[in-house]
Amino acid sequence: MIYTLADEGASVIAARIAEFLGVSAPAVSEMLHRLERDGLVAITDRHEVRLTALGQTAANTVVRRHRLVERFLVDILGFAWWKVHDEAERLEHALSPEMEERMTRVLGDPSTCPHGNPMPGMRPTPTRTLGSLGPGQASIIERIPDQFEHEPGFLEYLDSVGLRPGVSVTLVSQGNGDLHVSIDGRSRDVRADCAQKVWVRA
Amino acid sequence: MIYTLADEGASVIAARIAEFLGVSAPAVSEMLHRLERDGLVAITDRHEVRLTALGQTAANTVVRRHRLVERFLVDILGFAWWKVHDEAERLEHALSPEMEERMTRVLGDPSTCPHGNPMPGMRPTPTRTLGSLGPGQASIIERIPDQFEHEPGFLEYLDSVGLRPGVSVTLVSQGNGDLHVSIDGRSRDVRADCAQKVWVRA
DNA sequence: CTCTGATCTTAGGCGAGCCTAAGATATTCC
DNA sequence: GGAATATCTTAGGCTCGCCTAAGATCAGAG
Repeated sequence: MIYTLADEGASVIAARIAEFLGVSAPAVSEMLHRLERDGLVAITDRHEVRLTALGQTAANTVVRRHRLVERFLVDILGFAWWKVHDEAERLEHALSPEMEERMTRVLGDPSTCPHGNPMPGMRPTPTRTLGSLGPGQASIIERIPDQFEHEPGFLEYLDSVGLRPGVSVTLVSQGNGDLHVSIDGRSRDVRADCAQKVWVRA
Repeated sequence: MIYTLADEGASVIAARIAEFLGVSAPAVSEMLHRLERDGLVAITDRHEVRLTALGQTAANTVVRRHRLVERFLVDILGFAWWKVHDEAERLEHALSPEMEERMTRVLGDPSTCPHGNPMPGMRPTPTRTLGSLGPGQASIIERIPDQFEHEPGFLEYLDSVGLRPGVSVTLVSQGNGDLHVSIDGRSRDVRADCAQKVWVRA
């Protein structure tokens, strides 16, 4: 969670972690102290949480495995791309290094997860949110950040309106609360709050 | 563990579970009481542990997933058959019903794990141990029971002498501590204690 | 400048899982 | 029959991960 929040540029703070993890503030406080004790995390004067080199390495491994597993679930087992996040959250902790390596090979060393997020260490494509496009502007859906994958129904909604990584979108106009867009040539309405959570190629 | 031990016919008792699980007697005692409280297990006057209908169902699910995962690791990821047990032990707890179903389909609804043990509910082939063959008798390796898969190096040893499920063996003669066998036409020595842990077709 | 809201912590609790040490029962073997 | 062995339980203790309730701080708005 720390990796994910930090990745989106926000200042990572215990309250934020608690919110996204759905646990109480003391639970996070205690866990952060355990992580600090174990040398995975450092907490600044202003309560900002930062991963140490050790913590960064650990996080990279878990996130890489998460994305690899998601790819596997979609590419090999045929899962819908919007269903795999929770599944991967359980599996990511059960992989060995050898399994990670074999999965990488079988999947052809993929560079992103099915939501478009790159494997840790890869340089991310410059992006802006779908909601920030001007009228008439076109782009390609790049990714849906990890932290929104928890929101119940969000990804399924995106899929239902045809918004998937790799798809071409053109903003037609802005209504009140809705964006009118053209997706792969077809005209669609997208809720504005959801468009803020979709990253397109800059 | 209860399922596995019961499957081999032995009377399942806490001490046995502790031994195979590598934990202390009190740990097992307490866990059995929790399982009893939750209606998964019943304990007889003579301390015998038996799965309730509920417990049997739960065990069937976990064991089925275990064997399915082992098959997957061998068939899809290319793992060596003697390496997959520990890996599967972690993964079996991270599968959802949908994933189990999709894996079953991708693997072609397999009826055994790579060690030859049948999926729960399947009728097992009648077997005897390799060590019980008489001189000149031939058979086919059927399975290596789950409880021996924990023994470090055992499966790898079997593999190194060519003993794998499906392979043809003929007992040539018995030495002191060793069996002289012919495996797929090739002559080999097998440790007698190991031959007791390999089941061949009756 | 004070009050409100956000944030972190302390205190006290709970269950799961694990441990060792020390009892309580059987069973079995002389 | 009595000692040795196997087996289960009790007692006391530990960490992790979670909770609620109640402080303590701090920053920003009125």
